[in-house]
Amino acid sequence: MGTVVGTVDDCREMFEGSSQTRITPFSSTNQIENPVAYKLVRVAGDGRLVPATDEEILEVNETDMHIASDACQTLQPYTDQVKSPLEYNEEMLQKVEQEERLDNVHGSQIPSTPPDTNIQCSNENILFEEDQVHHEALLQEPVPCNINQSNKIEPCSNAEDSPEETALSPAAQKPDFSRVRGEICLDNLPIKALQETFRATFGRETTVKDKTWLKRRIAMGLINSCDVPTTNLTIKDNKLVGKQEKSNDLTDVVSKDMGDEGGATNSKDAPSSTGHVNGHSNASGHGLSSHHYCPSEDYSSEQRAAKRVRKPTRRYIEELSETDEKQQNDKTMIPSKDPRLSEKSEVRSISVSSGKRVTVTRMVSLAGSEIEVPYVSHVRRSRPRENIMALMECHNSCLEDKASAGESNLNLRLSPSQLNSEVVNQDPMVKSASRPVQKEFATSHKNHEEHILSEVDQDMEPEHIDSSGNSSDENNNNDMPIIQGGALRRKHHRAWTLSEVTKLVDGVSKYGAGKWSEIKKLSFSSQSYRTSVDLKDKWRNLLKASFAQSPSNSMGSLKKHGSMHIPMQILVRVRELAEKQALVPPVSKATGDSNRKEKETRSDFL
DNA sequence: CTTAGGG
DNA sequence: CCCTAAG
Repeated sequence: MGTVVGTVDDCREMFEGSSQTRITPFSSTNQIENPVAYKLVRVAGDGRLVPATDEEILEVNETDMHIASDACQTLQPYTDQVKSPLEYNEEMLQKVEQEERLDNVHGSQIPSTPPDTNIQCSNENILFEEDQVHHEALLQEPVPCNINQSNKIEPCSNAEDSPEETALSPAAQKPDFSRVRGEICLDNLPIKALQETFRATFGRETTVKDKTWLKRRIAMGLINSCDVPTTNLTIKDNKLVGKQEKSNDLTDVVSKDMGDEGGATNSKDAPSSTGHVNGHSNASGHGLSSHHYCPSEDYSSEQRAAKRVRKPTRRYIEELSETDEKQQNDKTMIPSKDPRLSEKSEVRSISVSSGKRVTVTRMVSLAGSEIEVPYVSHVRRSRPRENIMALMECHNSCLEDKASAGESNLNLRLSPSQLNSEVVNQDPMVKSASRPVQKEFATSHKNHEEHILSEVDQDMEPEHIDSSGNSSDENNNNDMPIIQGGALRRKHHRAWTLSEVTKLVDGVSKYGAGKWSEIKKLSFSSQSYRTSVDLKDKWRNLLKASFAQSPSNSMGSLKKHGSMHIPMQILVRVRELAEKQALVPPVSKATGDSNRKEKETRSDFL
């Protein structure tokens, strides 16, 4: 491609034995627009230079030259991490010196980054696509995750224009891409991960569990610190393959987006992040924050906005849709088109990116220009009927989900895979499959919605996707939050297992019927689903069953119904308890004698 | 928020 | 299971 210029020589010394990939500036006369490009060169163990592949080459605009140096800079930390070849560093530093501020950033940031982050990093598959350029290098050398982390974070925060990013990203021309990924990363990160990130970023621990807050902080911190060059490399040998694949996917997506509009991508990003935010803070934020934007979001939006019409954030879109549904006319914010949004917009593209995350976008004309926005379906997923309620329901369910998720999370470890939307996305599908009942809305729509929704939930719901959950009982605390993708869907029906019933009965016997919350706490702590109401309902049913059965006695237990056969023993027990309960509660009120009397009577009767 | 009941 | 009224 061009003449290799640069510090390659230095490099070779640096990396003992192992070959290293470096970025070296070279002038490419060929380039029309981009006079300068960086070429990756791998240094073989013997010191030979091996030309980088096409993929490895990055082109940079003149204006972005300085960025290039950033890239170099980026390397520095990297090398440092690896072998800490001082010589090399010096070289790099000299080059970089010009980039004073950047330098500073690195200095501060790297040290602060705790090694622990590795774990986190490893979990994240999505983050690193950008690094594909460096894969070679990465593969060869196991690098501490610090870099990764910075990487991961960075994209999120600086999303917008940071030049370095552009330079670094595999496809220089697709700056948005990296940004997108960044967004995703943050969004997907579990709270724990976010906390880690926070720690890495600020050098201090945080106990805050609010995702939104964490994300904001992190984003802000990154921005403030200037944009740390993301360039770094990714590190996981194991994941390289996966990464690449993902990156490819992403690339595709990006290219798609790019094709549509340069700006489109941007808008897309911002909204998505927003959406996530919504999801998290749903309870409080959703309705309220009509005009509220996330700082990071704002930031990015603003910057991008400069050139193109600012795209509506997802939140905004949601609002619009709400409005639409309500049929309200007032478009306080943007006069453009509420109603049209839903009607006219067409699903532009459905892209499957890393993980299995599905992104659906649609074109919306706003302020005269078309923009691509995440497609948010207004269609109610389940129960099409309840029009008015739909909205409400949605919110409620979100809340519920959130709550449950939280609960379950406490019980469980964070699953490493959580981050993968894959898991989440599959979840809904699995469920729907297992649950014939809801196939009614079989339209393609449904799927999309599900995916989208699931995305929202996924953050909080690392849970396992246990199949129907009924197979295992109590012991395996598998509490699968019923949440699943469909925000509004009613709780997935969960058959009561024998063990559950038993526990319930025990609980009732111990704490008395009516102490559902107690029972739930003590006997069903592991099962986050089963709410006190559920317990109550179940008990009610048991009661009914027990009495229904008693008359015919022997026959009763044999229910032909699909419902599980409740062992007679249990039913009997239930009955007994029921009687007892009926009497006992009054105890306070009635005299012991009377109670006892009643009880006896009943038993006799029975 | 927890219960109790009806749907 | 969901929803809602009550305490």
